Parts: sequence; C-alpha cells; structure tokens
Amino acid sequence: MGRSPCCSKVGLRRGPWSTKEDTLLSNYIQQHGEGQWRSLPKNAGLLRCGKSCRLRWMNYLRPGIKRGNISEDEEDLIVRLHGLLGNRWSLIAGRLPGRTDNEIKNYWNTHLLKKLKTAGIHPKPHKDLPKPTKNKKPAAGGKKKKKQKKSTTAGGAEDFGNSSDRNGSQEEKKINSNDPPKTKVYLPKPIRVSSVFPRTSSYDSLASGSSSSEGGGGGAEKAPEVASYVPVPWPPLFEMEDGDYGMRGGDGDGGDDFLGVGCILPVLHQQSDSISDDVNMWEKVYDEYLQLL
DNA sequence: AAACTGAGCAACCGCCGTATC
DNA sequence: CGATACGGCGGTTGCTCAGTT
Repeated sequence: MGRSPCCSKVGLRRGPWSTKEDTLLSNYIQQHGEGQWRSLPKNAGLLRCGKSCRLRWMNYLRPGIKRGNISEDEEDLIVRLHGLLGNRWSLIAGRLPGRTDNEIKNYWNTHLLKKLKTAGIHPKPHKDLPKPTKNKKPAAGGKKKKKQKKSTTAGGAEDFGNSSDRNGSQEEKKINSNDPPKTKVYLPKPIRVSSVFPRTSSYDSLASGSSSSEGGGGGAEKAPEVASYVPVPWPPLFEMEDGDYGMRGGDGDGGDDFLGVGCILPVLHQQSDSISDDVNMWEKVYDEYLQLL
C-alpha cells in the first residue's frame, strides 16, 4: 500500500543523539506531551525523524527509565516471561518497571542467550521448519549488508520467538501455510497498562498482587522506585524430565542449572507430535499467564 | 604501544494493526 | 470502502570500547 516512508530522511540527522537534542525533545514533550511524533521534530526544532524521536524518548529520556544493572530477579523474570511470551519484548518490558523493550531485547540477545548456551541449552532452530513464513523482509535482509559476525542476535532471538509474532492475526497466517504444524499460542494482546508509565503498576500487581500503581508511574517521578523487588514465588511452569524446574536459585551462576531453563525448553521444543499434549501444555501456560496478569 | 577481536548497546529499518479521512 | 497516516513492534545493524594478542 502506498505508504510513504516515515520520513524522507533528507536533511535529517541520524546516529547518536546529542545532549542538546535530548534537551529539546524532553522539554518539548514535557510541555506538549507525547504523541504527534511525526510533527514533533519540526515543532521541537529537531532535525530528526519522528520515529527516531519516539524511540529516543521511549528508550532513554522518559522519566522512570532504569538503565543497566539488571538484577537477578529481573533476569529471572525476563527468562520466565520469555518462556511464556516469546520475543514479545514490549510485553515483557511491561512487566519490568522502568525497563524498555529495547533494553530487554538487547539483554536477552547478549547476556541471557549466551548464558543459556553456556549452560548447554542450544536454542536450536526448528530445522524442519522453513524459516518463518514471513520472510519478512527482502527488505531487512537486503537493505544493508548482512553482518555475519553476530549470529547470536539474529539467530537466537528468532529461535525462541517464532511463535510470538506481534499479534494473533499473524499467527494465524502462519498456521495456514504449509508449514509443519506449529503450536499455536493463544495469548492476549499485549497491553500496556498505561500509556505513559505503564511498567510500575503492572509489575506491582504481578509481584505482589496488590494494585498499587506505585504512584505512578504516573508522573514524572524519579526512578528510585523499583530498587526493591519482591521476589516472585514462581510456581514451576513445567515438569522437566529431571525434575529441574529451572528456578534452582542456588548459587545463581552454576552454569548447568541456569534458572529458567525449565520454562524455556518446552517452548523451544514444541514440535508437537500430539496436538492434545500441546493444547494441554499451552493451556497451562496460558493459565499461568492469566495468573500473572 | 599498536593492532585486532568481540561484546554491548543505541539506533535504524521495514512491517503491521489501527485510526482517520 | 479504500487509501493514507500514525504509532508501535521486533529484527538487525553499526559504532564504541574494553580486553586480548
């Protein structure tokens, strides 16, 4: 469909943001609020694409953003949520107050994936499955030269996430194809709890069951907030053959029993021979997810 | 000390769903 | 009802820097 590109890119700056640009963007958004990303750069006096502004704001400038130092609890949560949700980073981020989808995605691809592999978990792609039906991009593939160097990012993420495309509709598209039967995951549509600072409240409810919205995220409060986590007493998601549920806290690092393994493997190896088994499994997963919510 | 390598992360890209005209 | 705009998402790229040779 004749969509014009998000920005013409002529005369627009690219690359890292300067502090001046950050200031301009922050000031503008504080005065006018979020939204209207397309016209924002012009109004704010920025030579940036609207998308770029949004990304910068969402991932970096927004109040309440925590950066770095992902705690073990958060890591655990990421692993488990990934087991449930796949590569739905925004959804996962919605459960981690102050974290952005981009950061979680990066953390997964750089740290967690490596950890899993180190632990002997090789998220192997479903070889019998052709690459995602959505050969999504001639574009992405072709737009720039591919970088072979980092197979970790691309491969890994995809391996886990095929089942978790953006929304259900896409799932259905895939299922209709001639691909070998793929387990269909019924997941609620990702919802941000609130438009601006969604993370805090949702995590509260997740972790403690309370509905306190942490104030708020609501405002432009600072982020000391989530310094303290309430560890979630996760029930085992799946029974592993060896009885390892993944959450063996232990020393934490012990390569072999990296937490979360238990909840990921079933997702990885969902080569459903028996549809009913899969249905049961996913019902369990879904039930648990509903409990989380 | 210089060159090389790899990891980490910020930013970009194209696609998709929804809203609006 | 179709076309377009917009916002959002996940995948990927490329820069930077620390560690190694």
